[in-house]
Amino acid sequence: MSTRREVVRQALTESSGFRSAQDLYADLRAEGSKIGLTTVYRALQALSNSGEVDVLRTDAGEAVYRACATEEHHHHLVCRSCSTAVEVEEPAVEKWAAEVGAEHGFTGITHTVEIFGICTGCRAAAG
Amino acid sequence: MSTRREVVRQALTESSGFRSAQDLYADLRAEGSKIGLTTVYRALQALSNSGEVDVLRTDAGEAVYRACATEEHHHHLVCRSCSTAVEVEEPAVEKWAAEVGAEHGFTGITHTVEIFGICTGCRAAAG
DNA sequence: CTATATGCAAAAAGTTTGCATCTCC
DNA sequence: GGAGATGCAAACTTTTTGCATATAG
Repeated sequence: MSTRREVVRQALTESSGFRSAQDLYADLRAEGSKIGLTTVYRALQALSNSGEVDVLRTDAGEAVYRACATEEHHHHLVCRSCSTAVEVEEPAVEKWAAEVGAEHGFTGITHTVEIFGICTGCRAAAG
Repeated sequence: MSTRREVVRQALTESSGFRSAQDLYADLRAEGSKIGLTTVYRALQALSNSGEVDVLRTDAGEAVYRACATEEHHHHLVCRSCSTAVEVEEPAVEKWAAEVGAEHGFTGITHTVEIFGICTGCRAAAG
């Protein structure tokens, strides 16, 4: 009975970048859906829980989500202007993080790496 | 007239890791200070504003602060348990981020890199 | 019918703002 | 007296929870 979850998943998949729960809710309402904010949050939780979407936090404290092409570990290059995201991979970084952790005696190493910039499209649009 | 800001700065400096505004507030009150939560927030804002402390967001959406030894760009290796943080530096990562951005035509590249793990002390304490 | 999904309203949690007061100069 | 600092309470924002209803099987 997860039609709503499918709707959220699809809305996210159709987006080219990271979207916040509030954004998605606004999008869905705008296109006529009668979905509730609560359901968007719950769908997003379920989706991120099952690893189907990536989550990260903006500086403003908002959680933003993205449906990723791969379920493997990767990072993102995100446009600060339009939030379009490119998935990037770099084994060297993973390795570096693991090594730094080990060097200092830390175990259970995890890491977050995100790159931000302005994409060509937005750069052109902005002049 | 920024004695309160000094107090906050010092509390942060004495901490070995990232602390949230609420944490610092609790600490200060615990040691007898009559400071208000508002002031802690304002002090933290001012401090991060002038680049004297680093800020980042936890997965829980809390903003955490740390007084760093250097004002130069660096990253942190943070203990998930006690939040002790070690400052780490790695030119290769900076370079990689810049290259990835350039490759995709992005400009104004910035990045966030944080490594998390469990430090030796906490590992021992936890068994 | 039973279990899950959904949505509204209220509750939380963290952070910011309004406003009156206090302090330093 | 004037400018900035401070604190309390209220406002805000984002996210979660309670609860009654609707829907699937």
